[in-house]
Amino acid sequence: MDVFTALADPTRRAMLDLLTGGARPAGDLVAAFPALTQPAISRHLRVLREVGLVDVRAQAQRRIYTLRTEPLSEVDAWLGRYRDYWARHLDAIEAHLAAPPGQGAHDDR
Amino acid sequence: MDVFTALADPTRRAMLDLLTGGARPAGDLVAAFPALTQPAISRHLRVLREVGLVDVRAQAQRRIYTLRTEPLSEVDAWLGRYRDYWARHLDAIEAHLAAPPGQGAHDDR
DNA sequence: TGCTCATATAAGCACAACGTCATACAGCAC
DNA sequence: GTGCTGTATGACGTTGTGCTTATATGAGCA
Repeated sequence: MDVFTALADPTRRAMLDLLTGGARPAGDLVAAFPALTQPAISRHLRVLREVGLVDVRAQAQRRIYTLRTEPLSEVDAWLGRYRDYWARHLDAIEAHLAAPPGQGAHDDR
Repeated sequence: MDVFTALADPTRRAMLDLLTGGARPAGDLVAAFPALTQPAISRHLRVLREVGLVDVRAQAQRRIYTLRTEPLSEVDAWLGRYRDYWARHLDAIEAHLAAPPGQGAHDDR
């Protein structure tokens, strides 16, 4: 599973959001999502671990999870290309609305 | 389907990438992905349409697809929070490595 | 009118994702 | 050792995603 797929799940995003508040034991995350069972959370944590979005460290029987933002740079890089596009065309919609319909596409290139 | 899920598919991301080069008819996209059939591309286009990442306009029998970056702002906003986190802790890993193990988590709050 | 081109939709299948309950395992306390 | 706590894993069912082939729709053209 890649980072984009890992982020596609809203629960996982919410878990990451929680972790921005600092490292937490798995149990805290379980408690934070009462709609889900402990195994479900554990699996989400596994996914996050696998894509490198969290780090685990054992503290007695507890597993302390920490956020790792590094994999987000891939997403950020991808988005970056669109920020550029956006800046260049930031009016694509308005331009399109303003143009008389039926006119040939302002096809850009 | 939400934007995050739409972006989870690599083919869809590649399609968006292509559209940064300017508006294209559906046929061009079909041609750009020889590994997939026309209906497959059509369905991906539908998904992108549904989440607002592309705009369609008819030109004779052709459907011209244009990139719309606006929905990406949701992703950008989400990522933004992590940019902040990142800036604040940009050394989370090093700090953790440097800290004597067995010490209570630098739990932040 | 009927044919062809461009695209979308329907139907069906395979597989992955996500959830559950039950269970295993590891560390601590007694 | 026994038992409790915290977390991960196994097995399984359901749902969703993504693909395919076949077909419908709709615009242009002979």
